[in-house]
Amino acid sequence: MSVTAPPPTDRLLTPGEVAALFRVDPKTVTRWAVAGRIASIRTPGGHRRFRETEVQALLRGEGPRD
Amino acid sequence: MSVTAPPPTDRLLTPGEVAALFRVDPKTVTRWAVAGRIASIRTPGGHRRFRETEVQALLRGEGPRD
DNA sequence: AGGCAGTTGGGTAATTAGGGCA
DNA sequence: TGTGTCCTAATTACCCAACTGC
Repeated sequence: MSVTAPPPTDRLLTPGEVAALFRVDPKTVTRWAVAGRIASIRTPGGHRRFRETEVQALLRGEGPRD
Repeated sequence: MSVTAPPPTDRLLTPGEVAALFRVDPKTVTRWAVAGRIASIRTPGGHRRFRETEVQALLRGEGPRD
């Protein structure tokens, strides 16, 4: 148990942010969300947001294999 | 703004980009990645991305070993 | 109050992945 | 051993118009 919860980078990134990190098109990031390959949070307006932790894991090659 | 300022030193290149730099087929670049001769990052879709720094080093003839 | 950048959606073309062969 | 080319399937990139976020 530890109350020293380190500030997890739970920042929410926009499709453009994630796209820049993966060197892909923002539209492609949206496809990943639709395909369920990455968790996505929808704003009341319908826009998607992604958790930086999730993106970091994906960049590390870590991910729900299959 | 705040676009997570992606350092130009860690930009990712597509197989086609790397292939053009080496004047080889993208297929050959893929083989290098499979052979572990160059670090590769996989997109959730399965495509590969290469670090520009890694490519630059290779272009300099700086091989891991001879 | 309006404005701009970014995102959404669908559709089509280009690129990439993988295996096998020369 | 290494690279190029063949194939099919999957993924990605760019086109448009309209909406959201700040």
